[in-house]
Amino acid sequence: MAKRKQAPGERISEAEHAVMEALWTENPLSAADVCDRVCAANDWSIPTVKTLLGRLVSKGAVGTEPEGRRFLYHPLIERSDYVGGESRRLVNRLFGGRAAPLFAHLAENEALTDADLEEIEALLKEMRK
Amino acid sequence: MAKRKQAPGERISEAEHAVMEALWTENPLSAADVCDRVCAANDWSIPTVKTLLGRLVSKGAVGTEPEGRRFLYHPLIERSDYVGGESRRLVNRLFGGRAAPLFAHLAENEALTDADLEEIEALLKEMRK
DNA sequence: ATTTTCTGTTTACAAGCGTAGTCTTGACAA
DNA sequence: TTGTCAAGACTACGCTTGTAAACAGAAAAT
Repeated sequence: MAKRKQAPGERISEAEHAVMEALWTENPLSAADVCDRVCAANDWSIPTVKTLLGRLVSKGAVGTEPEGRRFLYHPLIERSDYVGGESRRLVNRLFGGRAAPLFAHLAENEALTDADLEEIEALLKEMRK
Repeated sequence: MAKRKQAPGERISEAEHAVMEALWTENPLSAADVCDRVCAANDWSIPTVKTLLGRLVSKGAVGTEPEGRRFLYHPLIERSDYVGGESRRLVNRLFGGRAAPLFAHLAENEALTDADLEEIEALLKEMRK
């Protein structure tokens, strides 16, 4: 039984994702801690963060452990799984599952910096071995 | 004044996107025509397609021209604009705007076929000139 | 021991989305 | 000419999302 990459129907919304990022960067965090890192940037108030955390918990994306009177939250899914899933979704939906057209697109629209190009080239070289 | 890439706040939802794909593949099409190409795959009924078309029209993403008693629909935004926008959104949200990490991710997860690799390599070579 | 202060839970609510039924009108066939 | 049918317009409705307030319980402070 391979480990579950992401709960089946439970998608993570964009706002929830912002919270996940905070937890991926550093965890465990209390609700207030999370707010400290995301509220300003997103113009949210604490209740909003609490709601998002609650939803993430019920979706099984974050777990809690009691610490004194409060809860500490920590991610239950890997960032790489989430990111991978979202990337693949996009590639599937927009490019029929092929990654090359996506790359071509980014290239055409100058969405690739020189650094990107070099990095990708290096990666390619590496994979080729 | 560059031509407007996509209406400001008017995002195209996933279901709407399926309709757009049909119209990008072939246009103009009547609502029934669209249904012919997308209803089966998505398990939709004609009313659903009509609703989606209506929403797309009000969002300014598709235009209509009367043909006899019916309307023919055709896209008003370019597929490449949409695709580019969505791609960039993802890259921004998940990879801080850098495309290389996305590429690395796809590579790691074997989401890249050999054909993809070759194609990308070719593109790279081309861009380098 | 009582009040204050956190923190989590519950409830709220408008907008967007997926999905679809009903209404209306005009063309076409009989 | 009138009934039928097809097409668009309008309406509906439950679910998710973004955003947040109200409530409850417990710990801390006084």
